[in-house]
Amino acid sequence: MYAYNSEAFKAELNQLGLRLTPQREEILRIFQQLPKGEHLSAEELHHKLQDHQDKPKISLSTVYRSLKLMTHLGLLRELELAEGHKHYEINQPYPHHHHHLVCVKCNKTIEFKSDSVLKIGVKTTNKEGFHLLDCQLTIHGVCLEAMKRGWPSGIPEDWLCPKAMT
Amino acid sequence: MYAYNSEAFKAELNQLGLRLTPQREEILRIFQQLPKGEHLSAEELHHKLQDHQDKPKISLSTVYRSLKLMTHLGLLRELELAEGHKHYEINQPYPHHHHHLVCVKCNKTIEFKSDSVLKIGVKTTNKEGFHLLDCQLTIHGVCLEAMKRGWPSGIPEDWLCPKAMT
DNA sequence: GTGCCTGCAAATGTTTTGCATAGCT
DNA sequence: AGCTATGCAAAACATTTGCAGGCAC
Repeated sequence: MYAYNSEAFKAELNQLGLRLTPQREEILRIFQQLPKGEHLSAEELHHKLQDHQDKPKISLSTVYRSLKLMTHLGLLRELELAEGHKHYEINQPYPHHHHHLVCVKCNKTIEFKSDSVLKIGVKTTNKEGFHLLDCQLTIHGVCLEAMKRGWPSGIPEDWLCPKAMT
Repeated sequence: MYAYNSEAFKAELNQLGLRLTPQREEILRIFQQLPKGEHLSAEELHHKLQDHQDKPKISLSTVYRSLKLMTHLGLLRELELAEGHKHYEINQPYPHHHHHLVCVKCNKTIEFKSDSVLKIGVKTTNKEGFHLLDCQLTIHGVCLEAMKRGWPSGIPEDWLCPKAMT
């Protein structure tokens, strides 16, 4: 869990016998420039990469391969929120490290910080002899607005029974 | 986040205008009888449901629909570990509530408990006005054995570069 | 020059959906 | 009867993979 730049990324890749390609460098750049709180799906990242005329076009396969690699290096974190597909964001070190609260009905997502969670993560990985890559608390719930909007419980808005389709 | 039984499940369903069917009841039973620490994918659950000759056969669609419903009720929790597909387990109340530490290289999974994480979950949902359904801390890392087994870093064992295929 | 990396297209695997039938209440 | 739930098969969707050519080291 470090803040990465191109050189550090290259060094780490080379140490493994892997290479820093323009594609990998560009993907890192996109994530570094992403506004705080945003995260991208593979598809969204791929689309963002097509915008730059002067930059190399990057195929969806490479996007997937790079996301997997960078996640396993601890450079990115893979988020499993409520959108139906994975999202990725750069893995920020303390004190920017954060967690997510997600409404299962409307998918509203709120970020929050917690030093204690990170401490628990470090303590647990040390105890078990793991090398820590990422540590994320995900809370699922129903937000106030979604509850007010009609259902007495946690039934999702896209739930397919007739009552939901009126 | 309660311990559920059939009656409580039926009551909650009826309150929403939904029904307790034999299929839903059977799925709940499977999860209740699942050994501590085990969790099932949709496919695995479906397979387990075919074992009982006297019980109704349950289609895969129904399995998916039920898992979605029960997760949104807070009865099950959806786990996103490293296996490539979602797993489900019954949502245990305090003090059985637990979290997961996962090795991204070999998929080894260790459960651990933490009262403080649950407290943070409750505090955060209260503050934001959410109704809490589930609260899970997932830590990703590389375990000692996986590190010893050869790679100097977090590259996954199924990583597809030639070096990994020797 | 070696062998990792990419792009393409096809394949894979999971999850969702439309529709007709069955079954609670 | 009215409405929800199921089963089936097809569809949709995200992600992975084999292979030939390209390129970082």
